[in-house]
Amino acid sequence: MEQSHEKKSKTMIQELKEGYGHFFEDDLINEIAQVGTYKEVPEGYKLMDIGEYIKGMPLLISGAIKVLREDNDGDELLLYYLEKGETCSMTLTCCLGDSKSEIRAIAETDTKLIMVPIQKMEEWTAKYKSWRNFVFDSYHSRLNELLSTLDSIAFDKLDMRLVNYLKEKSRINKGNTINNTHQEIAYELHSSRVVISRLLKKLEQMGKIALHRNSIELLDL
Amino acid sequence: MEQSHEKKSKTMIQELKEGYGHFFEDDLINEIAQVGTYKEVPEGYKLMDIGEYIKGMPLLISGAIKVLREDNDGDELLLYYLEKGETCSMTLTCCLGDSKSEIRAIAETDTKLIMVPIQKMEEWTAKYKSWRNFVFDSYHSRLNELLSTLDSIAFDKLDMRLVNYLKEKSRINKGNTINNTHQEIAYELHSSRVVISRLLKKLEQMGKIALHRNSIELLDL
DNA sequence: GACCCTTTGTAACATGGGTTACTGCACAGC
DNA sequence: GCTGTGCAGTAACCCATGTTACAAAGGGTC
Repeated sequence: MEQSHEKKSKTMIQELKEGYGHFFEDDLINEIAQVGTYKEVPEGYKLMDIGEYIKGMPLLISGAIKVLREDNDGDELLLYYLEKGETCSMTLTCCLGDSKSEIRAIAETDTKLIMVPIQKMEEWTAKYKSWRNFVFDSYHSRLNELLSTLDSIAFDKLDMRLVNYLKEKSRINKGNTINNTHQEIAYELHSSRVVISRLLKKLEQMGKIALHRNSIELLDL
Repeated sequence: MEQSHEKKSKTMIQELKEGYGHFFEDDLINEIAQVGTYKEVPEGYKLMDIGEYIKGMPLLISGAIKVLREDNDGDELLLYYLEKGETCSMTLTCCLGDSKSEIRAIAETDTKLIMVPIQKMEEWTAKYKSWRNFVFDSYHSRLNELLSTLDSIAFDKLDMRLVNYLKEKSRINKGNTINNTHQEIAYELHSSRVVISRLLKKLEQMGKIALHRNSIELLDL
């Protein structure tokens, strides 16, 4: 038991150094390793849902998490992805306000992460400059991503949003094949299956993608 | 000269205590008063534009500021308003990243504010718990407002967005008459004049508003 | 092979909202 | 008064997107 805890801690420190070594000093990394919980979750795992209270703050080690918004009728909309070295500012936000989550978070791929209890937030913010910077950087990135999501909804047409969606998805999944049905894509873009099928067909006819059952191959986007 | 500076400082401290006394301890308020610049700007004054570098951080004393986003074609979109006791997290964001503004900020009404040099940011964040809380709260509010703006664009139809716009505007301007042309409203909602006129007419026929030249009177929204 | 379920393709239609164009009206300046 | 200018009302039209409905294709199970 003691042995396994020792082993786990070492691994966590290694993972932390790898993903966060350029942000955090050793002292902070050690603290994180002491109070953090290492977690591996499979693709599709729901990490957080709307209305839930936040228990901890996730630090991503590998994989990706998609963050979604939902309206009263259950319609979804993809906001952005979180990747290695990032955290969820919604969580940060909620820690202080002690409020419920405004978003849903689902593992996009198999994901490794470290959960940090929210009580440490305030403490580290006072103690470590690097933590403060990390938190502010994180807010910065998330605000900007939210802005660009908003841009694309307000200013772009659906065909362009779809193209960007496909590009982003292939980047996140590190491959040029996307394993989703048209229905799933429609959900995330808050559109309807028929419309997405129509636009995908058009992209195929332009030679930009190849359509297969349950998957889409990006050729020349 | 010395006398006038003395007077100005006193006024600023009073204003600060009134607007921020429940956030900040006296030490911090004194520091703010020492390095901050008091500013009064008229309605319509452009405080910040897209692409500009940020010189300081605004603390609102009275009035309201509207924050806008613009796409490449010059199309605008209203994001949210800032009011008394609030600051612009976009600014916070930019201070650290040392990056350009992503938004435009225009005084919605005559506005009083205090500009704080951005160098103090980091210092105060380490030194004052109340400042940290204020900054995080501010991020929190702004993120949530951005989310609800995004919701309304993604999920609401234009007529509903217009109604919400009118309500919000009357709240901000503390009166049930809105002094804007249909064209101006169209810009802020990223629509066109004809469409806004059409919808406003419909609202008038439903008895919810009364239309006049250059102004709209809210009756029963 | 026969059956079933999911996914995809396609046609026909509805609608919200953007565009163009023209008219009438209010007010300012003369 | 007359005239110009900007604002608002309205009609006709177009297009992107959403909706409904149904057919066809793929793949698994028996």
